[in-house]
Amino acid sequence: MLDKTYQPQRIEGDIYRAWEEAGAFASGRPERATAKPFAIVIPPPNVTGSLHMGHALNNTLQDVLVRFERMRGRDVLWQPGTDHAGIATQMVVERQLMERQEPNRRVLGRDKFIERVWKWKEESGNTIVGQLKRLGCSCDWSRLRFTMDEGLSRAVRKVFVELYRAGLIYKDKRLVNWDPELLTAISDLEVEQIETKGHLWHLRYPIDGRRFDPNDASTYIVVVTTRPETMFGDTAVAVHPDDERYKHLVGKNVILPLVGRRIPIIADEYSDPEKGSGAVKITPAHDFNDFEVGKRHGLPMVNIMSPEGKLLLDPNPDFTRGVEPTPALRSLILEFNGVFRFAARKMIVHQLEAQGLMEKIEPYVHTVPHGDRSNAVIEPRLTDQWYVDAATLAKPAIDAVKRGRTTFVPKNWETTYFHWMENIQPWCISRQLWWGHQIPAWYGPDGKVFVAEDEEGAAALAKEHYGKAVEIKRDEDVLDTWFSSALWPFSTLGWPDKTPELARYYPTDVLITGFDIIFFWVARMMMMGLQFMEEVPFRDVYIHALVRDEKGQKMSKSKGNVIDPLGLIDGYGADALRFTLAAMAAQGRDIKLSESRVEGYRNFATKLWNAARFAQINDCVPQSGFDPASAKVTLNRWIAGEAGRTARAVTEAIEAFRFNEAAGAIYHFIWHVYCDWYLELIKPILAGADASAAAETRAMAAFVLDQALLLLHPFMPFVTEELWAKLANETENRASLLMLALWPKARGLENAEADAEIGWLIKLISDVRSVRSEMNVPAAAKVPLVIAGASETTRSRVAAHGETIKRLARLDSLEFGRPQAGAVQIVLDEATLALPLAGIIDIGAESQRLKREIDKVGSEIKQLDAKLANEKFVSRAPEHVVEEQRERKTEAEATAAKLEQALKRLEAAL
RNA sequence: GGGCGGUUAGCUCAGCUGGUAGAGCACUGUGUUCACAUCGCAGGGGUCACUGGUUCGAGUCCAGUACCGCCCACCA
Repeated sequence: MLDKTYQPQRIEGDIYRAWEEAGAFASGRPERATAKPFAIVIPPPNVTGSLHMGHALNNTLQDVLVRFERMRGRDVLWQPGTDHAGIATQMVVERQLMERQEPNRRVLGRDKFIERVWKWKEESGNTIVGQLKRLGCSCDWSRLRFTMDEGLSRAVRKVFVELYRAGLIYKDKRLVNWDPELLTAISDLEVEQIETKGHLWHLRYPIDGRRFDPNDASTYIVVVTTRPETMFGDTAVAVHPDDERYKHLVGKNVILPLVGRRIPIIADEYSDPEKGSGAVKITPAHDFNDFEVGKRHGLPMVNIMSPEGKLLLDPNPDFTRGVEPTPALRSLILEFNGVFRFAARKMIVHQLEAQGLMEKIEPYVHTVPHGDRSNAVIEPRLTDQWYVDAATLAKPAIDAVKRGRTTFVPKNWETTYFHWMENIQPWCISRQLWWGHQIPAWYGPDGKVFVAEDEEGAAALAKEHYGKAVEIKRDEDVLDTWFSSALWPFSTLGWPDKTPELARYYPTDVLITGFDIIFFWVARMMMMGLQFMEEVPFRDVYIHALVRDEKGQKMSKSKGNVIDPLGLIDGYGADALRFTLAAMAAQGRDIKLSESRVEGYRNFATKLWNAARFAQINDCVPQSGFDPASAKVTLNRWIAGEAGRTARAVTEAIEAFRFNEAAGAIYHFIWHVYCDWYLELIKPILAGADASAAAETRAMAAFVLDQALLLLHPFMPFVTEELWAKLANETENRASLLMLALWPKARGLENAEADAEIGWLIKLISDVRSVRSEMNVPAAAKVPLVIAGASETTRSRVAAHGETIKRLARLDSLEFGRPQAGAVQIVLDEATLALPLAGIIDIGAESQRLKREIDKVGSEIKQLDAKLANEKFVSRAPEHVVEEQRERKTEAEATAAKLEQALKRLEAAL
């Protein structure tokens, strides 16, 4: 016998183990060898991470799809794995070393440090896997992959080498986004623009050959900057070629303040006369726009900063070249060398002010680039880095979406995808980190680069080049984490080997992910998939929203508003959490999660549990060979139809990725159709004298409950699996798991007659209950009911359902006749129901109630009249709409007439 | 500057192709031994942001306005 309430904590672990022991998650099961495959690759979580609400949503949706397709008979592969997450993981381990007061990374050295990260990975790498299991994820764990596995690393090397040979990967010296805290380059995507309060500094640059006089504007040119500390790297001042104010100065020089370097005034369209003074200092080594200007004009690139963001003036030939080593300069170097950039800014501003070189300072709000991981202000820095020619790879990836070979759901994300892909910039893939895939490039003694999959290969290339064996040295850098993630859909399937899995499951069917990684990940998988597999990596991309807290705030540790999914699982069960997330996953909307919602769905699980308990108590056991289409009892024919309708609704909704609709449909069916009505309505039959009707009803109740368990299973796998096992016929042990059972087919079980009859029954009971409540008839009181004006249909329905009506409407008698004076009257179709409550109820109140009803129907009739009197409506609206309105009017008028009669009768009693 | 989304019941949100506004929570009243108080029954609550247009008919389509949010680019 089932317990009174469902206690998820007690069974979830056991059920998950049972699934695993049965090998139920495995792809490529022999009996499905000829089945159509269905494949999803998991967005690999960080190997050292732990489950947050975003994971919970993402993986719930995947599991819903995967379980659904598995039940539909497909050979399902849900490919799991984890990501090495370069910077993030390296940071975690470095912080750990610091907290434990152990030697830091530099002291440890590269090999020891990496060893340390691997150890940490082994220790904590399966935390997230365990957490996904708690959520109920049915991944094929036997195929778990890690981006730094040997196999996947081989794929990375091969891709790098092939792209290099195709000219799609190259090394270049240019400005990159440099993170002075992490001491690595990062890609454009890892830079966050943050609005910051700063200043506009208007600096006076003295014109060469004129004696600087702060009171004489013709002796200097004003340049405006937000970053005065970069001035030591200035190599020109630019003005617009058409700017009349400065035309006469073009070709002349200015003397760079403090430094004394002579730099030219040049004309370049980049300079905007509307902005600032119209003259702009050009610092090619420290600003992306200036870099371009510098290239156009052949300006020297003077890098004046160290990787850490300190001014680097000596030893720095860039800086000292061509400048008189005056005592002033020497003292400048002494003063500024090694000073951090923001301290240097203050000092420079101070000195310029002292020398009358500061025209003015304005407060200014502008966006400043920050590293998304370190939160440090990013420094554009001139370095050698490896780049992917993304623009070339993007072309087929754009085309594939344009031609519908891959479809985004919701569709409007395609706009975002196109916009980014069409403006894509070279992708900087080298990182000055230790944790990651080391770049497969080696250098000869003269710095010549040799790219090969391994050292032997590179050595061979070098030997060929130099004509003799030479010592080669490996590139120290590692690749951007997303480089390996981009290969995920095929590297996990065994590429570059031609494995059976690769042939069977690629391209995958659908990718489920959040919009925040469309650029980082989805776009790059598209590019790499098309380049190396010559086929898109997935047919559909379902983009889900962000999970926010109940106030709509993004969850973050610093805000302290993080809701821990594991806490919710502990409190309410995994099923409740999953159902909540699925039910709230309407397309294109953020999810504001509140605990009360989870609680509500926990209650839903309990409700289902108790329905099953009812079935158990009443011997409603699944009958093998039971055919729902053979049902004779109207109630059973009706519920079979409802179940079929629900199966269709759930199926269609999941197919269209409308998870919330699917969840809503099954919720409504179980609670408000099966429990609220069907189980209540069958009680008299189960207790009644008609043994065959009772037997059929027991079978149907069990059958429909099974249907409900099947339909609910993708959303609530644990409780449904448990009930499936518990409800099995004791003699006929239900050997198979629910998760491997077949999905219900929406067979043609609907029956219009049964629907009409049970619809009438429900309406009658509801109406009587409503009136009782309104008239304050005590719940325990049983009253008689007299039906007047009943048609043959109504008479036979009453005969069939009399006991049920009496029970659910709390009646002590039910007969046909004439309404008594002072009775409460209800109009139902052609009949009038009378509750002879004279003496119990207030006739005045009842008269008021009837008048309100009459008014309501009256205004409806008025509306319909107006519509039908409208020539244009009748002539232009479709026939069936007009007909519907006419019918409605006829019915309303009939009801109105009966209500009037009822009122007359009532008033006669006064 | 470019793009996307939102504005519907007290709260959180559904409402797909235009045809009588829905759910959950909260609220009010009530409680009939026998599935369930993590429950039952009954109920109150909405000029669908605003303005105009298309249409016989608009929460739904179109244009604009206001406010909110996000993304991309740029900012001397």
